[in-house]
Amino acid sequence: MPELPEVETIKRELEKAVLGKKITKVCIHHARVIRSPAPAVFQKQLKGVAIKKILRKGKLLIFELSNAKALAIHLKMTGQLIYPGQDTKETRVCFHLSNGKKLSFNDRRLFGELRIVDDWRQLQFVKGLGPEPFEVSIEQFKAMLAAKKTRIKPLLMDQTFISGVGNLYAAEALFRARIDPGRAASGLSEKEKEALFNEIRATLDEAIRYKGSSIDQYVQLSGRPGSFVSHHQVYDKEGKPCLICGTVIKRIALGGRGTYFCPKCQR
DNA sequence: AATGGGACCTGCGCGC
DNA sequence: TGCGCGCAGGTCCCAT
Repeated sequence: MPELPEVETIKRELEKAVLGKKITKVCIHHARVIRSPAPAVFQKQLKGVAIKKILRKGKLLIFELSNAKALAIHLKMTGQLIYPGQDTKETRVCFHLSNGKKLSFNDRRLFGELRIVDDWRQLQFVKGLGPEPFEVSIEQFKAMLAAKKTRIKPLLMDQTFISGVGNLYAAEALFRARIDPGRAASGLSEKEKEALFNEIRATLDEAIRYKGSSIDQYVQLSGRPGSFVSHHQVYDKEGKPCLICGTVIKRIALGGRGTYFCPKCQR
């Protein structure tokens, strides 16, 4: 669900919608999503504070605040940020802003995490993140793969290896690069590594242009769906014909995750 | 080091 | 119609 393109879409919209605005009040409808500090402190620390900068690191969203602290938001699987928001039964936290509108954090499954920190760079999660696909050269990418014997698809989803790619875009990029998701990373040819590098970037770029993939819970900040789903070639297409060769798309489990691929095109 | 499994959760779609 | 169940997948944690 929310992977790099989805979080980037929300980040860009947030910059247009809430940057510079002041938080006047925070309502907590379900405290489970507040990971730190304690809910009452969380509310107090945000009251009267302005949103000075909005960043994204991998799938993590960060608001830098006028009180020198930062609000870090991870949407995990089903988190949504909606603006302007209205409370629904899935609204867990809402931020009242100085213009009278609300920014809502909705999360059906309560996996999402909000935390206020002094320095987001010191978060363990952030420290562990690998580079984003756009932050490495082809040479670096090749060297990173050469050092790994593990299967390529779980590796692409490993945020400490590269950050931002999840189950959906790993599957799509591997299809476009014609690589079997179960192949050993170090066993890819130079050509395959180059194709994969290019296709990861191209897939993420395109997905951002279409404002993400709205399957399950993801929507843009406005609440509208992203439209990249119609460009998916394998994800969630088990039993459907491959768009290249007509072979039936298969679904297997890899690293405990549903993995879609064309057994003929991907070798 | 690599891999598998479970945990965290809810709601959906399935089979009966 | 309704019930129980498997399943979705981001991240962490533990076991092998």
